Amino acid sequence: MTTDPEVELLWREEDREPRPGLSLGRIVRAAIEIADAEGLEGLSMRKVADRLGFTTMSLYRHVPGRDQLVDLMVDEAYSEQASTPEEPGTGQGWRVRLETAARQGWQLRRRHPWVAEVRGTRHLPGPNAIAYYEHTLSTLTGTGLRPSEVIAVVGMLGRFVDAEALTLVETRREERRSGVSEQDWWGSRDALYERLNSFPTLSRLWMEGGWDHPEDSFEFGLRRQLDGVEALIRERDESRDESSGCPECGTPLEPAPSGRPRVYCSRACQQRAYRRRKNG
Amino acid sequence: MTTDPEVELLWREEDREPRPGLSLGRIVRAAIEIADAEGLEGLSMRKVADRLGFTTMSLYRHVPGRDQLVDLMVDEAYSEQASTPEEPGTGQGWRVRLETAARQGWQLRRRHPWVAEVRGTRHLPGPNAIAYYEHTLSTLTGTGLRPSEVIAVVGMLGRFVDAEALTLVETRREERRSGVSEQDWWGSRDALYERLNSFPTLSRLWMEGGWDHPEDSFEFGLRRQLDGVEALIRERDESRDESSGCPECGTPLEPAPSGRPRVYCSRACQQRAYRRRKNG
DNA sequence: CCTTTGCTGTTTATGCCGTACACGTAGTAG
DNA sequence: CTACTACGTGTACGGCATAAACAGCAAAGG
Repeated sequence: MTTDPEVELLWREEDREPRPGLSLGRIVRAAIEIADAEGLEGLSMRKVADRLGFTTMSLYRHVPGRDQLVDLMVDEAYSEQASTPEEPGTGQGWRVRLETAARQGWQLRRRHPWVAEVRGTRHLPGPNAIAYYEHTLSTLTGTGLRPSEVIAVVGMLGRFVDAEALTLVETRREERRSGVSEQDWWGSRDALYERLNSFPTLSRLWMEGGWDHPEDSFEFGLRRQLDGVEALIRERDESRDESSGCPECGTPLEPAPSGRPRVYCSRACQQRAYRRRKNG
Repeated sequence: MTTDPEVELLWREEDREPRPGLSLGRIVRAAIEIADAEGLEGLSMRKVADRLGFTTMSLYRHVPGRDQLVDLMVDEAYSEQASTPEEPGTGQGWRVRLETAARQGWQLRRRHPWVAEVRGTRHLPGPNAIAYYEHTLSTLTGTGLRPSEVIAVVGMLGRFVDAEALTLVETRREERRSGVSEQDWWGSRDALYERLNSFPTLSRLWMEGGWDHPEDSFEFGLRRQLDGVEALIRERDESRDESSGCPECGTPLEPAPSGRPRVYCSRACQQRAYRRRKNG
């Protein structure tokens, strides 16, 4: 059994922790409260310690550092929504299921906007984040997409949700900090607009009211992304139909008794293909 | 003529600046060199000043602060690629033009990865950034998209390019900082993978090699996004065909002598629609 | 009993960061 | 000569993460 202290930290069993004093759980919860209120930039070890009534350095007895604390916070946030084991839309088509999963990610970032602010590509997922990832991936089984495509689609949607949530939380923060609404701020940049007359498309769209009644950025984007995925799935469907044979030996495929579309004509061909994939 | 010091700063005429000593241009160029090498986090006023051989505070005689310096850097970066006034693909269809514009944004972020790291929604665009925006918007004229949709599409693609560039630059930075490649780092998280056996979809995709030959994240996403936009444009096309009349009065549309598809039957109906849009 | 060990929390200090403020110094217009 | 402006400097403040040494206490082992 390999051990990795940072992995253990994220996948540890929940302590009872009835004792007074500091504890991982208390630190994480306090940190989440601060980040909910002030964003991830506003989260500092000092503030967490102050809120709990301890010195800054006391935290380091329980958490290796700020980065690992953030990892723990993220997984704690995912744990809140994992309580819905059977979401609506389980018996639906892939599109409904995938859309539902994306909306869950969106809702998570509405509740905890700082989740979208977490940067870096080496954050270890905890059990709750993995459960969500697993579920989102499972959304696309049976669509005929290749494994790498399933992963790419889920990754793409994840980055989309994060990007939208990020611009939204940044807007909100700047509005709160300055007391000026986004519309008002841009509206009073007169000196800028005076320079835009020489740009014809910009001016035309402006006159036509394009900025007066903007699209809902998340809803609009989600539709496009799903349409794009749908196009890919249809493409794969067609190629599967026209090949109409086992990709390993070419024999025509007998329909499976379960009705589920099969890819290989036999277990043997399936194994052969698997070995080839595995050995590169 | 309204004046706004921050707007003036960005849209100022280029100085000759042959004099010795500090100058805005020199500061901006030095800052870009540092950010190219160390990223936006690594950019500090001290480092810029050191590189130029002046004290930190001397910079503040020319730039109000770090944020405005970043705005200037971004516009300087956009100025580099604006030198191609007639890109290939000008006579092409909207899809080629839009894709080309997206790839230009991507190339810009390959040259200057820190551009993707700029956060915040209140960055004033300079003349070069605006020129690029104008060009990207113009890509979609004649597609039948509504103004708000044109803006939404361009915004969506911009966020997509930024998100992809951001994950890429973060990967690179962590690889450089730690000396461990992304693959190696994730590969040696054995303690994590041991916990993933209970997640069936994850395990299956793993076995099938989904992570061994991943899709190119940018290319894959770009295809999906464009397919999504194409679906929208087709949708609008159909509704335009089936309505087959002026949306204001319903009269059938005479084809324009220029061949460009027209929306309104007459100037009067166009004005009426414009007034309604304007008054809410 | 005493001592050792390990866990928990504290204290102090280092080195970054942006930038406010007071101060020089030089050139120029009155 | 003088006043004013532009430019550059030096010092200082408050913020950040965290390294290192230290203090209190409880359980374990002799």
